[in-house]
Amino acid sequence: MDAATALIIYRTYLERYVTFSTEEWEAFTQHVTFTKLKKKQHFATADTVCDKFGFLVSGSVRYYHIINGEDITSYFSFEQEFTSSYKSFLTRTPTITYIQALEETRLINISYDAFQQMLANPILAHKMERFGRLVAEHYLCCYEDRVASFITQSPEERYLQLLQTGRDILQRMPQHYIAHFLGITPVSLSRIRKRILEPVIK
Amino acid sequence: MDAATALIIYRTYLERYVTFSTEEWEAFTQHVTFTKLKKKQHFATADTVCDKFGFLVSGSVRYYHIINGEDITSYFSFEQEFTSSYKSFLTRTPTITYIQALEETRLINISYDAFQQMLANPILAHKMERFGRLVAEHYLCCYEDRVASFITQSPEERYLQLLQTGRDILQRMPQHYIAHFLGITPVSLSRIRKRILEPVIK
DNA sequence: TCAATTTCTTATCTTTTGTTAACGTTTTGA
DNA sequence: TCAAAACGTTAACAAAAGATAAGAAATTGA
Repeated sequence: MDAATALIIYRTYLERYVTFSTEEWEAFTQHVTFTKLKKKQHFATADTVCDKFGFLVSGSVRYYHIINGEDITSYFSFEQEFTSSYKSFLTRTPTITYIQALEETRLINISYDAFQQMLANPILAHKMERFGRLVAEHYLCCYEDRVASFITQSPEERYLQLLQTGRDILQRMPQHYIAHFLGITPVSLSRIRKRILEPVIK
Repeated sequence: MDAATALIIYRTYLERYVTFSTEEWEAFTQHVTFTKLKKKQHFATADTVCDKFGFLVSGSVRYYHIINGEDITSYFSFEQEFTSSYKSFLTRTPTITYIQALEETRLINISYDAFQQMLANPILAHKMERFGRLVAEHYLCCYEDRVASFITQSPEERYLQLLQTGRDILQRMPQHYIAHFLGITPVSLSRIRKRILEPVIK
């Protein structure tokens, strides 16, 4: 896949949020970059500022933390989704999260400086404010549900809900990543799966 | 406190996000309403659409869910903070969260319709897009930290961190609310407190 | 291809948390 | 003011989860 194709995919996706005139799109594309990550390469690294806001044209990434030397996965993003260590990107402070490609992954990135330049550019400012608002609102809604799941549901209930709503995650991620994503250990998830399946067999 | 005083407080706070000219503030204030909630009155109710985005001029609220008939507190907001069932407000879908005043509370509210009107008003549109973006980004950053705390920390670690950063919550909320906010039961929080204090005494 | 690594399950044991109930204290509100 | 309700702690027991290790199966990558 070449950059031109990636930009077509990007534009199609972005138009869920804002539509661009030819002139606006021309100006916009001058601020983005097309990159690739090989499997296991990092998009963001803990203790550094994440200065890009990316869009996954193809591939997938996982978010993870190193806690007492252990690798703890907290989230995933797939093709046709954005990725960034958002707080770090917005506040220009070091992130605590690694973001790693799980396969050959193609991205289109907006750097922090490019984002600021677009916000200061009369041709793009209003659309970029709106775009930034709608994207932040979208992820806010996702986070609201996720926090509620930790407060109101048991690990088993969270897994049962994932079975209904998490096709990409379930089919494409190893179980020990999913376990940490649910806030439990891999051994515990294995037991939960056994608890759920056994009554069906009997 | 009267509405005029409340508006001064509101404007001072909002100017952390955007500044208003006299004309803009004039137009803006025509879209907001000043209201009061008595103790235990609700700002939002589960299974209904939350159609306001509020600012707490004074007082405080808690967010809670009813799970199997039990009251589970998930969050708090205090004076000089916004409050809303944000996802419900943005998506116009029923919320699953109750928001209840914990004391006599004064608010300034923006209704969903007022927000849309301001976004469509040439005088205010750009500032409101920016305001909406910055507010959403701010809460996104808070949520990012909170989700990370559930993935990477034990309940005891979350409580220890709250001891360092949660003065308002610790001083103004009963312990059983704090327990559910941390994702555990009140009995469990009582034990954690005992574990933490005992080594100090010995 | 084939050894190394990763992944998942299972078992054992420990620790933590949940559940329920009781008790004393504090707060509330009529 | 005073009874009722709310609050925090503790105990006892059950359930769940964490830690560690072992082993089998699947996957990987040189």
